Amino acid sequence: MKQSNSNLDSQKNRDTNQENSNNTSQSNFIRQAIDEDLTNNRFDGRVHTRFPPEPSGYLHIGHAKAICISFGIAEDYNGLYNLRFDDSNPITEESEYVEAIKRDVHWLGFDWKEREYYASDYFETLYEYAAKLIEKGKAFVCDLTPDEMKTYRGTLVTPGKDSPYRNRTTEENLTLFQGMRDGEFPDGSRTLRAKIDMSSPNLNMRDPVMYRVLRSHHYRHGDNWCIYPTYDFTHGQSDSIEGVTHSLCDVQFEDHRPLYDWFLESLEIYQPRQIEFARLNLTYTVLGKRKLKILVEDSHVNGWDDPRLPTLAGMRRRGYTPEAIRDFCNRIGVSKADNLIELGQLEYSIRNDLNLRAPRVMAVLNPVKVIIDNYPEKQVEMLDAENNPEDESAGTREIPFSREIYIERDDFMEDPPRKFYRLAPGREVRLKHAYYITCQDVIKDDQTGEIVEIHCTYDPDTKGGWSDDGRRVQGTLHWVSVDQAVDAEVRLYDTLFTEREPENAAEGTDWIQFLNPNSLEILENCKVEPGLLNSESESRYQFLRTGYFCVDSDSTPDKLVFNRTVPLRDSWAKMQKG
RNA sequence: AGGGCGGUGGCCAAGCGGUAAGGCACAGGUCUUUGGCACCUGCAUGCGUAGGUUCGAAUCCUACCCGCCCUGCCA
Repeated sequence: MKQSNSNLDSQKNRDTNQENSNNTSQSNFIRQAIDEDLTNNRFDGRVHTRFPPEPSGYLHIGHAKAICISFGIAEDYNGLYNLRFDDSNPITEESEYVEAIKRDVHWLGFDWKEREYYASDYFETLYEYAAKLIEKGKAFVCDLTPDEMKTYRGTLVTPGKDSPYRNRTTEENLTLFQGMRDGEFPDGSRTLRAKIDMSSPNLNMRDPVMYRVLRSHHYRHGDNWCIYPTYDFTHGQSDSIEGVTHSLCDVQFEDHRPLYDWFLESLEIYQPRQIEFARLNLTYTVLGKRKLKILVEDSHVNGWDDPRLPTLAGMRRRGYTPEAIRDFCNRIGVSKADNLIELGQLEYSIRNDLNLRAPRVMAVLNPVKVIIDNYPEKQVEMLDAENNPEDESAGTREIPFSREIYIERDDFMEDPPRKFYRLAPGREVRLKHAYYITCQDVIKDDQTGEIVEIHCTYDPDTKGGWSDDGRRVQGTLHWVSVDQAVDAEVRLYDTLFTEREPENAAEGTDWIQFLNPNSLEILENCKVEPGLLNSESESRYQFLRTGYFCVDSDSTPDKLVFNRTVPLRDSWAKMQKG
């Protein structure tokens, strides 16, 4: 009675939630599987998932997809979700990573409440489980060396051979296993193995290792253990202990599912359902954990939070919002097919989010000076500027205007092509929020020919950027008043790799060679409006007409530093490329 | 070669025997004090290939082709 009620409840919740859900797509094969389990009352109407990172690196956008799937689905079904550190290999794991992972998952917007678990906290239970399998004759201590074991395992097409130690007695196995735990044997000398089937076509079933002897300091349990369980003997049992219903993971674990089920069935304990989905691949980047580690450790980038990295820490620093990342994950969907998502998809999500939220400001990245000859010297007037045309509640601000201003060097051409709607000799354009100006003269450096000053006149009757006589102008430029301008450094980013698929670009070549030498461009001499002087780290803006930017953590009041999150779409640039 | 899983437009992805959703990208256009945003229009007689079943097939059957994963005491 109680069970069917909770089942009904979750069904109802699911129905009402799906419409308003901001999580993964309305229909996918995982949701269908869960729906089936719900109607069959397989887990008493419960939905309980988990995200199981190994604390051996930083989370990246691929993990974000996995988190959005596991946690997002649990949210939608009104279920629960755990954050569990899969820390059964002390060699690669560190506390720094668990802190970073927690920070990033929180930042993404998920709250696992008190359900923060560590597989290593189950070591004692796991040990008992292992002993139980020995007693059932389903596990044995093996003395084969790694090389020997490899030989005995056979190949993809030939069956393996039974280990000569496979038939030890239960008593002997128990004693030996206890001895392993007690430190009686050297590292690597013995393993505990499941007794399954050395001729199975699934290599994972050929008597897989459950425990290895390994004297390594565990970041969480110190030197309490000198034997550590393998992933296969840890993961499913951890899911079981936590009461997880749906264990969602990467397709690479599909081959492990028979083993996952075998352990749980042999142990006769609660059995969750593992469902696999395809991992994310993104163009112009790499998402492999070891590859990212190489980029960081070999200093190809500046740390795990380098804005060029697809790590969540890097993306955060770059200016990505958690909302945009979640939106991206929801848009790309979930399936089992190999995929390669175009970077443009991610860029769409961040532009879409920031367009509605980011205050507009004016910043000149590559300045050239404009002198308005008929504007009174030393006069400074404050002009009203709307903060966000997409959001009236964002209000307005005042910006200073004066006789000398900076405009973007690209916004002037001496000999413009057709359809160049900007400043040129004799042309009149609008300065955003200010006046119409007309170019009268250009002053160049005698030596280099570089334009050093552009002389213009303004029309005092066009204040605010309007003309009563209905006169139209060719274009609208952003600008910053010279005297009030604040200097800033702006970091422009391009893709980290030059190849769409760096890992598959050329057979037998090293992906590292496809690093983009121009992935970071630093502009030292940018001029931004004075209001930006006190902006806080991570605050995000739209620099009018150029892109979305955010204040970098390197920024100080003495030296502002901005990262370009993503440029605005630029149909003019596209036109020029042809 | 053995096993597992995939193959729907340039990139994702719905679809579950009743005659190919949607998004990104792209191409036109409208609007515009951002060459942004928004809005409109266009974009698979086709669902890996070939057969078959059916009144009807992306969906069912058969064979074949292609791709990815698996021979760590990593996860």
